[in-house]
Amino acid sequence: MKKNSKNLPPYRHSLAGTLLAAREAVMAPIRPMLAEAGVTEQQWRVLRVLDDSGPIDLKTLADSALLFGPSVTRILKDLVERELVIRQANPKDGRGAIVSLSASGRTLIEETATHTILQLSLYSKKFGDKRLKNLIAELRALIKAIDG
Amino acid sequence: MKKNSKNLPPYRHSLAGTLLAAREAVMAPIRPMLAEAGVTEQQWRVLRVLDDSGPIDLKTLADSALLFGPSVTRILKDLVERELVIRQANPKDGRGAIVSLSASGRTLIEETATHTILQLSLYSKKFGDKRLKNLIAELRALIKAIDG
DNA sequence: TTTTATAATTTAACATGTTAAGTATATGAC
DNA sequence: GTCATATACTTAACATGTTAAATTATAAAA
Repeated sequence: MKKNSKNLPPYRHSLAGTLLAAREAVMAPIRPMLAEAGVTEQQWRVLRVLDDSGPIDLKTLADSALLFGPSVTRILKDLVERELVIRQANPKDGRGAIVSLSASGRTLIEETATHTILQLSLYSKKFGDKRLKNLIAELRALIKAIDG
Repeated sequence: MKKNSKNLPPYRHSLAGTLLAAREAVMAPIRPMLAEAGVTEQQWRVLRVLDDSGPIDLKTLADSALLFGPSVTRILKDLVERELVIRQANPKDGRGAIVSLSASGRTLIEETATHTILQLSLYSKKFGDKRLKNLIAELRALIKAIDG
């Protein structure tokens, strides 16, 4: 009888492993371009989300950027200092803040978007546009199934 | 005409964002159990890979566990000290080492595998076994398409 | 055999992941 | 209005992500 661990696939072929490898394949070519623009991937995610749906509170920002609360606090400290982001007290809730993109933050996002779009369309071309859309839909269905 | 950044979907619905969210959904319920067993997710990945295909060299270990070289060096230092892993000089290459699971490392992997299998079968049940297999296959096809 | 290039790690440095706890504020029950 | 509970952050602490560089060994070219 097989040991328990032999009832699991090799890590690289597991669900978690394949998801991590796929994410790395997608992001690895984009990181150097972000570094050239002077931001890390996580900082870029913050700016991206603020461009998508700012001004927002920190909890919404953390959720949308897929970052932990303490990470957002730390990242924002830096982005505020560099004036890429504007932070204001939340008039509706004294505990928190509302964050938005500054003009120079918006410029940085615009500049990096060009390359990101290029890279993504490369992936689309190689994998198939419809196929990629289906994959994203299936991933979202998986998330929904797991989280409820 | 739309700005470049408006030609990108909201981050949470992007390919990279969806992959990260899916991975988080999969791993979040497993981490507390790993913490109870006394290992972090990354340490567990190392033990997992050594169980799958040890003894192996550090580069193979890093690739299979989806970890950066410096991370593997650091993680191994701790696992060797805790005697979960055995490290030996590589007779075939003086630059590196060969790493394998110790008996207590194997025990830990056995113990955590039970819970991991449970969790994965829960995902399977909720999402569909065949559908999950298809998703993993599509992810691997995506990786292949991007990396070449 | 010698020289050059490449590779396998490790180290350094800084950013972020992750969990727990603290502080201040908001909400809900009574 | 008071009190208990929950929430939005922040801080602390430690682990790992990520890039660059260093060290040592191996492989390839001349």
